[in-house]
Amino acid sequence: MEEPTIDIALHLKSHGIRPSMQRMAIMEYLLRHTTHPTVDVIYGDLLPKMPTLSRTTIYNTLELFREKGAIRVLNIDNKTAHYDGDITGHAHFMCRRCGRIYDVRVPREIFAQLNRMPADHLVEQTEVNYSGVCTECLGPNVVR
Amino acid sequence: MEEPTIDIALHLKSHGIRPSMQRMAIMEYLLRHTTHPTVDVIYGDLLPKMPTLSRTTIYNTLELFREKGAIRVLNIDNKTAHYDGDITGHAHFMCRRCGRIYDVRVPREIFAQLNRMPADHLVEQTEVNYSGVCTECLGPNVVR
DNA sequence: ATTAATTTTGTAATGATAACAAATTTGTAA
DNA sequence: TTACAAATTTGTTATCATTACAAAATTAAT
Repeated sequence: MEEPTIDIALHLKSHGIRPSMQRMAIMEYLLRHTTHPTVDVIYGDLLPKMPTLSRTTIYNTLELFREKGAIRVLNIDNKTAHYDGDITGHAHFMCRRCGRIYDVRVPREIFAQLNRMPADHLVEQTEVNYSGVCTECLGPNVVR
Repeated sequence: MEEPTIDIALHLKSHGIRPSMQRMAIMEYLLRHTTHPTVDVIYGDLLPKMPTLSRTTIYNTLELFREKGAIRVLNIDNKTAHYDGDITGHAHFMCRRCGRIYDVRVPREIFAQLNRMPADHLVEQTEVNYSGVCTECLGPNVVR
């Protein structure tokens, strides 16, 4: 459970990012929390441990991570951006009741097929976003 | 080219929307322009013909259309919402150079497959968003 | 050890959207 | 038609996420 932070440093370096304390903390947060947090959630959770942390640093850092391809930014929520430390190909489901965002595994071949569809354009990213009502919110005894 | 506005009225009614002048103008705009406009683009284009039109009306109206399932709201752009009068199943490609959003036809079966992936959740909408560089911006003689 | 470069920080500005209440328009019933 | 009620539109103000910016702090390099 207590992984050494040196792994995070290497992870950042492998993406061409210099591993400062703040950057490591933010990347570590993203890797440990698969909840697709917003800037404010990250800020609120890190603040107790890093009282001098600035919101601006989080914005700057996440933008840097994105440029370097170390994270993915989710546009699934029209209110705010959500961030994902998992850059493997997968989709997302957002519940309109509770707002939670779930990972959805989609077979490689389907992504491959999808990526072939915009034949004339150069595709750099493919985002698959579902919305609806999640299992939790549907309740335990609901007939679907 | 000069389609009667009565079609638009019927179209709105079929979605349970009372066809006011503003609503018809906005829906007609969306149906005639497949450019996925923002609120401000719609506003700027309609204002000359309807000088008393308010931005708030456009927000209200588009929200109503969305509730009634008469349009789709695109979250492909993290800056602003884009609106689409075409509610048939299709995907979108946004160019990071010029910002244009293109329709991308995706076979029904692929959508059907996609919709089956979040097995435990109730899927109400599926959004497939591509980004990259479009043909126009790649230029005419580019080897891809 | 000094200087330069990078990073972090706090504040202020921007811009899209929502909240709200007043004004206008439309529908309804005498 | 007239009068009243409901629905719609409008302009203003508020909110909230994000960006711009410059000063402060930290880190690297000579």
